[in-house]
Amino acid sequence: MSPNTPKHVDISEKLRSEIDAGIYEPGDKLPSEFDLGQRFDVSRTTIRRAIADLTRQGLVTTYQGKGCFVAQSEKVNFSLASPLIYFDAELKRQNLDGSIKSIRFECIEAPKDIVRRLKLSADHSRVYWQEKVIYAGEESIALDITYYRQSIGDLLGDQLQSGFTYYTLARNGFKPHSAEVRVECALANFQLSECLGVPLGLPLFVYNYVATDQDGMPFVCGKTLTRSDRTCFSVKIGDGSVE
Amino acid sequence: MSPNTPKHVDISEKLRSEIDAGIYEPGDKLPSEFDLGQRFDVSRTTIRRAIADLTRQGLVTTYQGKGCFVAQSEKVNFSLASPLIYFDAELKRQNLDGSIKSIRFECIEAPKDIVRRLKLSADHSRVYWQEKVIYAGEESIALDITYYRQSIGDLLGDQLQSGFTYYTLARNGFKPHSAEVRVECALANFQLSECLGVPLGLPLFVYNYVATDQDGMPFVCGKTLTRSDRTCFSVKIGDGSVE
DNA sequence: TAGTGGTCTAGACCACACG
DNA sequence: GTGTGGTCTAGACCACTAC
Repeated sequence: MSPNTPKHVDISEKLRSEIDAGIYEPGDKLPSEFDLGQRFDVSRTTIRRAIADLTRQGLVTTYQGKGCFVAQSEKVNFSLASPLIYFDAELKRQNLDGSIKSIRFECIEAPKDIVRRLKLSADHSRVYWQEKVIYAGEESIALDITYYRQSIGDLLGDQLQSGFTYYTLARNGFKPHSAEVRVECALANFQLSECLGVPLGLPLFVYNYVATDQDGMPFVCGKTLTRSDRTCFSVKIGDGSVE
Repeated sequence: MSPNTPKHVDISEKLRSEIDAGIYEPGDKLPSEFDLGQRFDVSRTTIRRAIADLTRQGLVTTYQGKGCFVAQSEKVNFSLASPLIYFDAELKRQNLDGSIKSIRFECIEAPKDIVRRLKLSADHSRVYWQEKVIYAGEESIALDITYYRQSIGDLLGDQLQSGFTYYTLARNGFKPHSAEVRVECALANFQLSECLGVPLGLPLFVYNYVATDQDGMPFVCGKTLTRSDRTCFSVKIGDGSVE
């Protein structure tokens, strides 16, 4: 081990290499924090620091009272060539069983940034605000926060609360013509970690989007927070068109 | 929301709200860990845990011996409509002063995954391997790891080590016709954190790309690790170019 | 020299899982 | 009840920065 690296770094790198090498396989339980402390001859605090790093990187998952287990997660790949309201279509394309849990659907006075993004006028500044958790199989993948123009929410409220956004909109003639997307990164705060069932501090992709109809009018916008340990984004550039 | 949030969460959320509210402005120094411990009536360990969360989220930066300061970060926005070897062009478009520091340039036997991505044949499996740090102004933005086909490295070695990839390639007739891109997320390990001068565990975008010439032959691939606290990615979908 | 953050220890109490 | 991870404390030593 390097002379000047902190112990917790040496330890997390060592554990990572052992996981990579297959000494611990996906699903395996790691030794307890106490035992690891004995093995590396350090305090439990130092072991916990090392394991926290691995947890944030999605390599291991800890369960209180049970132990620390090696995670295995193939990442779900989302194409950036279509707005993320096609989430369901993307999941299906990868043979994953997508489902949603709607946790909020209400008509509110739009916040300022939403007024701007949806190009609302002062006298029509109410929107429907939906929040839902998206699952692939049993596991949560994302938290989606969507703002619909009021007319859409009035019309499609029931359907939007029970099904995926894209199918509902498309079935009713709302097909996006274009979309603007911006991808950032954030860390799960306490609220998000509880909502998604992920560790505090897990990195999340923040996928911001505004979808526009054929007349250039934005009709839906929002952001989707996806677990970075379970998702990635891809795009093909050039060839005359974005694919 | 939850009845019993950990103290370190309460504290980091409180500090975050004070930063958001402008009580601490960008560049301001936070009270010392000792003083914060007195204010919140907790141990220094708990304060450090709270500050570590803020650090990873890019809200504050700590300097040993000096203190903890509120960071200011406007994010650099990269378009996903062009391969990231256009990094320099993107920086210029945003009036940023881009520069590079080449830290490795050598001809090596290509690793297996590079053989595959560049579609190399068994008897022409050597590539040039370049690593460089990219700066916007004084601040490091990204670590770029690029693999060139041997013929390109032989021809353009000197230029590639001193300038940005895109201009060098374009000036010599190597214009990418298409590119495949995949964006993931990783956390800075010890080596990366030292190389980029960022805190251990800072989230990074991992931008993987393969660029192909007009004959469909890949000629350069690699990955760019960009600081997620300083960069984001955007793309415009549709407007006729996509189904 | 004094103050700051970086690391680490030893030990405590709690909540949860399992037999 | 025993073992596990989750949280927190009090204190130590070090390296770096400023004066």
